Amino acid sequence: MFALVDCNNFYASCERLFRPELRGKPVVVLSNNDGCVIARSQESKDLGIKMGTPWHFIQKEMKHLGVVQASSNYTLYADISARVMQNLARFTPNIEVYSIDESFLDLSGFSVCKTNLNAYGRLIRKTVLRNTGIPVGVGIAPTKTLAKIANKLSKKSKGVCVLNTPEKITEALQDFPIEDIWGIGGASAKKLWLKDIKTALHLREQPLDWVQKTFTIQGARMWYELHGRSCLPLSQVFERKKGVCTSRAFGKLTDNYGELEEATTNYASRLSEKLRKDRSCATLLSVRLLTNQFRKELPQIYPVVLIKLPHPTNNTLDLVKYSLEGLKKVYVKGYLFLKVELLATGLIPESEVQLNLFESYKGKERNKVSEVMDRLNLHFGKGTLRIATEGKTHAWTMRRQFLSPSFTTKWEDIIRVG
DNA sequence: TCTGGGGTCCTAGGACCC
DNA sequence: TCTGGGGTCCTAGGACCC
Repeated sequence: MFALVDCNNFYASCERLFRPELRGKPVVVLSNNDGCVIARSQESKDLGIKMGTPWHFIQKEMKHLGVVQASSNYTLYADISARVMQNLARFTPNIEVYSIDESFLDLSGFSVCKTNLNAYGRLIRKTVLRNTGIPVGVGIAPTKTLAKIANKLSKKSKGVCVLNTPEKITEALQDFPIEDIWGIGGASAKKLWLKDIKTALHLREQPLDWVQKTFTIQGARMWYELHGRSCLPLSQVFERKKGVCTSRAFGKLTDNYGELEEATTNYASRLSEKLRKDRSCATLLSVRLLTNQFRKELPQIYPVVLIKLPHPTNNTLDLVKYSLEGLKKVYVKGYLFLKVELLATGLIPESEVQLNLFESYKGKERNKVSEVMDRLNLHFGKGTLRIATEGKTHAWTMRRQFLSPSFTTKWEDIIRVG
């Protein structure tokens, strides 16, 4: 048996955590640059606010209705997430942290006592809520796909839903919309609707070879999982990422090369920090510039260059240098750019970097510089020590007009009591 | 004025190898 | 008449996830 535990309206719940005055009020969390709605409290959902709506389309009207807006504060969410996951890990030795707000728990061995699963689910909910203040939903079923479905259904049944018999599973699938199944996106849903297949049960009744032919091996796995045969194991081992990406829209469009250089330096620094955190080194780096695709009246261009790094690296000085070289190659005059995207691939473990006997590489010294930067920035705050080409004006930084305090990760933002 | 930022897996097709 | 049979690696693109 698997349990899927997921946090309700996670980002919105985090925003409310230390601001009790927001309880019961509609809250929305916005994407970078305060662009789109990416999380909604229940009250906001009830107002009909859709996921992904550009905020400026509806902002006026929503403010009128008393909706509270928040810029996304990932530092806060990541810290609260870690607390939730720590609590979940107390319930089983085998847990897969699937995303920032959900985890799969392996409950095999618990399945013998059927009546207990419901109680166990309730205990998980109660514990996480008491220890972190975050409400969660629990879905329990014999496969991950079914646990996902149970989790969705749990929102309508006091936060816990257990599907542990064939009858209960069939009943749940009967009314479950095809497009809500884990692994069915827009394109697949369309194909199924055209064949008049609208529920999970109806999909499960289709012949396996048709499902496999239409939706490849992933569709076949889904089919088995819907039948209660587990094909997607819990993955607990740490797996090195295949790519690390830093890509962020600027606060405004720009054709100023100096500003692009500053932004690129900043993004390359962030990229190398991420690589060091994962103890990975990159062998390939791609640099891309992008114009604003929504401004149809402006000329569009998305030039990219792939750089083979002469030596696997994760240090800031190297990556800034090669990123700026890449920028020079892709930059063209006459366009307004919205975004620069840096993608590091061909990742290998830091510990397996081979030294080249014939190459005079100043890796060690440069790595030391990065280590010192990390230490200082951890101690004195982000950006304390940075590369000079990052500049001081930061005209390109994103808009975050409604940013909440980092209540749990920044000394000056910690709440005072009494 | 304003439209996110990260990832994963799978397939097809081309180039190349023996 | 008749033109092998197995591989690998790489890239691009599609679809999906949160």
